Amino acid sequence: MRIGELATRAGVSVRALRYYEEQNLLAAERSPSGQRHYPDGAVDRVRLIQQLYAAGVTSRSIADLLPCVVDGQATPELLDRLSAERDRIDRQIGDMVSARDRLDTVIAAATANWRTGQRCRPE
Amino acid sequence: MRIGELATRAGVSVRALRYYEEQNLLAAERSPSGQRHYPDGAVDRVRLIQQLYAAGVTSRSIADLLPCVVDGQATPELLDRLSAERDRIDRQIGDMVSARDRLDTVIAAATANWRTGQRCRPE
DNA sequence: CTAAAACCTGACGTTGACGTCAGAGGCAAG
DNA sequence: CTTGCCTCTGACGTCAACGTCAGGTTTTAG
Repeated sequence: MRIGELATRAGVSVRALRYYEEQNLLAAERSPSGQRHYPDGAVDRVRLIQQLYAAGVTSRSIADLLPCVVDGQATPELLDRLSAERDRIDRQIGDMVSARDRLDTVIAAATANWRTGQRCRPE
Repeated sequence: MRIGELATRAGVSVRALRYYEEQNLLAAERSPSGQRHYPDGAVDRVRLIQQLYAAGVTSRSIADLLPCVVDGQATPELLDRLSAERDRIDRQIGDMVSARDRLDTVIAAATANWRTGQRCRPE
């Protein structure tokens, strides 16, 4: 599969894929003319990369952690980094849940104010 | 309270506070000589701003939403924006939970491999 | 065979939330 | 009064994950 098809199937831009290669997140075979060719599994790998980005993991960390995420092998140091990243994500989830709850409270209060207080236009 | 004390008490940098003012998130009284002076409530307000930033809300959105978060009043449009922001945060929480679960799985698998497989050095 | 579409490298542009530095003024203590 | 810390306003620097453009080659469709 060439880069355009992978981009479409994985739902990212061609530029992003070249960037991933630059960051050592995604290798590619090259045809004699220099074009990139990917195996089918690349689609899942790109989705995995996206998932980690969405969780706030940096390219650097992804590059370190991807190998063992893929094949389940890790040194003790890597296990530490995995746990550290996991804990960071966990804390961030907590922060976001508090923020969401706060917004929920505000929405409830503002809706209540809206119903009990003025209606459409002040009169 | 002057800017340095607020920064310390709220746990942010002085630069951040000036930036918040620039973004219309945090107003300040000025002394005759031009120095900023804040009331005690500013500490909580800064913490609130930080909480929203941590949830991925932009300065622009915070500026729009802060008034009604503070006093519980909102127009229907603002209620829509509040809900939209809430839903965005909710989706992001979902993404992060998946990522965390994925890392948990990897950690469990790698730990198991570590115990059953090679021990310290291959022999 | 040719034109369009896809691909290549290299390099500069973007955005958000600040960091950092320069140069100048303000304020409490000794 | 002066020493030392705090504050002020600009204004440029940073970092990550790409976007975008230029200029050229390759592949594909007709």
